[in-house]
Amino acid sequence: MNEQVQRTDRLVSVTTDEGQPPESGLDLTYLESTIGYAIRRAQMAVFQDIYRTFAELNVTTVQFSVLAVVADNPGANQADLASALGVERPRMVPIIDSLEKRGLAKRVASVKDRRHRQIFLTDQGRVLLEELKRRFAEHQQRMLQRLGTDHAQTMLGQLWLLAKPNS
Amino acid sequence: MNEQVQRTDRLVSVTTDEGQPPESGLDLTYLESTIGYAIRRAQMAVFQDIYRTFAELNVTTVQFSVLAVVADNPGANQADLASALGVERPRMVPIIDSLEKRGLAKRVASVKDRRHRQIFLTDQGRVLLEELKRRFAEHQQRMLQRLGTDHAQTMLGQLWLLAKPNS
DNA sequence: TATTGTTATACTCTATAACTATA
DNA sequence: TATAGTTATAGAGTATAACAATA
Repeated sequence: MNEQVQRTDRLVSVTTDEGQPPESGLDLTYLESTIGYAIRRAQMAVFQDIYRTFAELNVTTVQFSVLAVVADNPGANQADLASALGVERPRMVPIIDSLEKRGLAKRVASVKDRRHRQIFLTDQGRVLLEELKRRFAEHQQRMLQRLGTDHAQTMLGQLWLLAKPNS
Repeated sequence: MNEQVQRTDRLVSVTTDEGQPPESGLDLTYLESTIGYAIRRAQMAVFQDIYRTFAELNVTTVQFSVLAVVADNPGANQADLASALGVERPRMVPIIDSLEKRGLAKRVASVKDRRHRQIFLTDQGRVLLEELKRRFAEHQQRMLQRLGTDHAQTMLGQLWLLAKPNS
């Protein structure tokens, strides 16, 4: 069942053995050779680590992202945040709602353009963000260790090449 | 608003400029330096390309994965497929249902263990899979071109290092 | 007692359309 | 007319629990 068979339909040739596919009784050689399956499994693993990292603080990845971006861009509006984070505008509403309800962020009606609601962190939000960033840095270190610190930098560049090919 | 400011809180130092983050009026330097955000944006881009690739054939990524794995593992049961693909067992039910309804795959009650339903491709399923694989190969070529063909192989290994650190 | 397939449930996410208030 | 925030809705995906059949 696990015998090595010469495959001719792999999308790339795999010659190194750094990086193992998931354990399973099934022959997954085809899927394992695809960027799409590999990146999905990698994201699942990375996000699982983040969720464990933030579990006690009851913060999701997207909530963390909003806090971090607003900290560097105080007064950003919801549409800009949505496009920055790659979520649809309607989804920002419950996300900001939850942060506001917890006293971590606040909406302020813009005086320059009264259609805009500007988002700011509260003092409490800033305090929590510092703790989240501290923990996130530990998470990131774990990810870099998986990659080997010398390869980590190129990995980030390659991910952005996939995400943003025309630039 | 877009002036370059020296940041001290980046999780990794970014010295190269291969690979651009998404356009936005906001300062995203912190998020852009995280593996988590980069891998999420990369997966979004990769899957978007796959969906465009399969659009006319009305096939989702998970349906394609099931067809591909069953082709190499005829008679696999739903639990094995679920764990191989990283989805929960209950989700396999509607996935297999849809493939069965389209006449692409079929469930066969196992005689060795009557709890198992073994999954097989139909002739029609095999024919469609060949077309899907042909199109998928083109998609993968586009992804490899984004990476530069020399880096593509290491990328795959690195993704598996993230996905499966202990192996 | 444990496992497979299944059903059920609830919650999150995604994708759209449309409404309101503003511009 | 166009845009920001919002509401509504429908469809996927995710996560659990539980049940029937079987081991």
